[in-house]
Amino acid sequence: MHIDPTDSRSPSRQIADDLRAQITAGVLAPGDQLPSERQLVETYGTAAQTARKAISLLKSDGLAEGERGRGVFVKRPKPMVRVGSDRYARHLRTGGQAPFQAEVESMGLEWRQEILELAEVPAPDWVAQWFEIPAGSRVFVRRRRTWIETMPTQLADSYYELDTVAGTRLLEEHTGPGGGYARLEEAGFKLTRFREELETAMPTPSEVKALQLRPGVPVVHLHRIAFSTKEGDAERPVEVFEAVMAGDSHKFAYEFPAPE
Amino acid sequence: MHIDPTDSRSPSRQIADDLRAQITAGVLAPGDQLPSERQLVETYGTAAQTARKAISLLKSDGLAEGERGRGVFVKRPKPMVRVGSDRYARHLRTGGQAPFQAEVESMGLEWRQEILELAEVPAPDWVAQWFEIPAGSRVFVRRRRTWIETMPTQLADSYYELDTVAGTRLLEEHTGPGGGYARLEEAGFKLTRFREELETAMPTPSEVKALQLRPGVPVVHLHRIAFSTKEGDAERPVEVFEAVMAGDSHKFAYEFPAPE
DNA sequence: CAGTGGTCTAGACCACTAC
DNA sequence: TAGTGGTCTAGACCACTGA
Repeated sequence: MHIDPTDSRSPSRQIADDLRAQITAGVLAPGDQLPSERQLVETYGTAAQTARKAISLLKSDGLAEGERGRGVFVKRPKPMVRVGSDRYARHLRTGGQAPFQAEVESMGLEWRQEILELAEVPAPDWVAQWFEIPAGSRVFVRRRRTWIETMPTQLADSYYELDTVAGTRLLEEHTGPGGGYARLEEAGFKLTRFREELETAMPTPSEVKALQLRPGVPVVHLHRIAFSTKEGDAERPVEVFEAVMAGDSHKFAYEFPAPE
Repeated sequence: MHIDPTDSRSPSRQIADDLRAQITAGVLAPGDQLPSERQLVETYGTAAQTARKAISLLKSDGLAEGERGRGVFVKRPKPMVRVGSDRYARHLRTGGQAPFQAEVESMGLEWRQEILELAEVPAPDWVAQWFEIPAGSRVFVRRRRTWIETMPTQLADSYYELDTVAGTRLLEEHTGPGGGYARLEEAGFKLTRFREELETAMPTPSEVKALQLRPGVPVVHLHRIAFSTKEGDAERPVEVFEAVMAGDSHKFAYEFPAPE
């Protein structure tokens, strides 16, 4: 294996593609150690920085991860938590469990939620739009971080209008059995419909920190709007929700009927 | 603005965070040119490579993009194409348009599809599983690339069992009005249900090339299974579909009723 | 202690753009 | 032609791991 100077790809790209080929071919299996920077310098005959750049390309592609003092290793696929329309049906039938909790526990994984903030705040623009209230109106937010086993996997913010949560356990740290939706139903909100919107992006530094993300892991932003009716009124949003999740450990599934 | 050597963040990280703050604060607007590498060297007093690394961090975070010989610019947000359960309902009511086509044209954008391959191939494992056939069985695949205006935005592969497509226009380049689903219905398949599964990841080099992706843009893999019945038989998959889309120009929306 | 990843410095060349 | 991004070379130091 040498660098081909006539190749249009740069030397670092050639090395990276070479290693990538070994990974996809199975020569290097998940968890295996990649050749060290010094080894790459010797086998390809480049400068150290060039070998480093090749490894850096693989890391930003999410194929490898470095551990200081130990080496660079082929990334192991992460267990995927499934998120989507399936779980709501299951949840509300079985009762007693919040949707995410039911999903994770059905996989036999341990689960924990950490409250980051319970507060009145000015509504972000997109939240105000869903509630059809003036931008900056005060709303109540529950900010929390979800852990699966020992890994933080989700940052979740639930927004409510103030009169919705007044006098309910949504103001408290522990919402009780069945989660927040159960409390809303007790308060007379009949849930009718959910809308979920998904986007993907690279994480901000603060997301990297809060979710302990490794380089090359994109993030998914999930917006959910829970619609309800109360005392026969027209349907309107009762909860607006945003979650940020590590892209390498979540997948999303939705089922819907073909019309007619 | 100087580098703080007591700061735990590396100098390149400090510069990157500094520029990021200017972007989020609006001091640097989308389309604006970032300070050149040489300017950064002067203002922060670091080596050129350090300034370069700071810019490289911003690019891999999807915040900036470089243009050779011109400069590095704050990335402009891309127009988002909405994909999800909404469009099927609309499509099958209006008729005559394939779902993706209807979605894009409703935004007033021009649209084009390029056939990459029409062939019998061994079924990938996940496709064979949905069809409940032995892995490697031969199936028919339609591979195509979708363009919106002058940008490639989607790589899409539709898989069918051989007897499903025999004698239909699904074997040809142009499937005719209403798209592939209309042809399936003509052939007696009554569509009953769709399942869509989403994952995100960083693109492979071949995806980068085919979709002309810039650094720092993650990609979304969409799997769709179209279920149908035929002549009163039990429901089973009739089409298995995979699409790869640029994450910065697609968002996904699903609506589903609260059970009971 | 040797080996490893991570970062920085200093200097060079090339390809490309805009004037 | 001057300025820009992109890549490479050569050499250095530090933090960390594991024997």
